[in-house]
Amino acid sequence: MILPDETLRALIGYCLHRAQASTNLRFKTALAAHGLRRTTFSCLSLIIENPGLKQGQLGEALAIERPNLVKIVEDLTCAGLIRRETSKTDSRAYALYPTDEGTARFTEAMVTLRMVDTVVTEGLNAAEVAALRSALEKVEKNASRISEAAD
Amino acid sequence: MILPDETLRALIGYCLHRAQASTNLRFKTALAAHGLRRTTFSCLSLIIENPGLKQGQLGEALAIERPNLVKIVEDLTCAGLIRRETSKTDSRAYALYPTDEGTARFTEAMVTLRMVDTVVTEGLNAAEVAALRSALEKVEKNASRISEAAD
DNA sequence: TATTGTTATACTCTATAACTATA
DNA sequence: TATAGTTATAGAGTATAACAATA
Repeated sequence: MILPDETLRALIGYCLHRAQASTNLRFKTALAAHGLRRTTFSCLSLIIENPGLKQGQLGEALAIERPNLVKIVEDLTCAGLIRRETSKTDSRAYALYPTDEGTARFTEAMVTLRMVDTVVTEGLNAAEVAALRSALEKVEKNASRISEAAD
Repeated sequence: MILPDETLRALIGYCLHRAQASTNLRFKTALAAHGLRRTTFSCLSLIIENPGLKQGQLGEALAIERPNLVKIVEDLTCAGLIRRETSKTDSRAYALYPTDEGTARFTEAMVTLRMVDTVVTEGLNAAEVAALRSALEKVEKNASRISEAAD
């Protein structure tokens, strides 16, 4: 028995929530197989792409508050996936670098995630997936722009 | 200074997460102004659309585990937005109905949310919004279908 | 024996205030 | 005084196991 939720479906915000909740479960399972969570995975990705970056920059890029980064960075460090060096120009800050194991782990996880991505976009052609990505980025910018205005 | 996150942006799952996180903040603020949270709001909507439904059906329709519904239903009841009646055909179950105040509150909140929805979809024409909604529902179904297969 | 709702519990993510050590 | 990272804490959402009452 299926209950109607037409009213909620009219809201893009609700559709976004449902789609994200659904895909998030898949990504979570896929990442867990590699000993990663969504947050540790995305931080690891950014550190690989921007070796030497500081925690503050990491948090800004991923929209993660600084206090919440502490455990994420600690988990990645303890797992041997990144290493921290005190910055030579500013001894308050840490520069974050991937280890070889971190890079390898990320590459493996990425293969799995690309497969998940392929499956969840089944039934959409390349142009439709591109349009979806573009629309999502516009929505994200619109919502964060409002956020700035409200500050 | 903007750090590249091209690798992550290639994943629809990541774009979905970022867009949802961004819009969710807006919806959260909008709902708080009406004394509601995302969960209480969507439950209230479903109860209005399907008066007399049971908690179990509510949870199934909204993908909320039963234990997690207890507080949501309690909050809505204490706020005077819904009422619970023991089902006449099954005294284990409660039938949930909206109160007049609940219906009124929902209508008010919906006006605000539609405005938020309009703003976050700025720059997308009607066809693009429709395509976005359609793509999101396909992705949601694909991901939950995999979920069923994994059970 | 199965189901409805409940309790207890735990984990993740998120958010804010206050602290420390450097700049 | 401002900034980088930290600690402490709290709230919201989500997940599972075990229980009582009822079917």
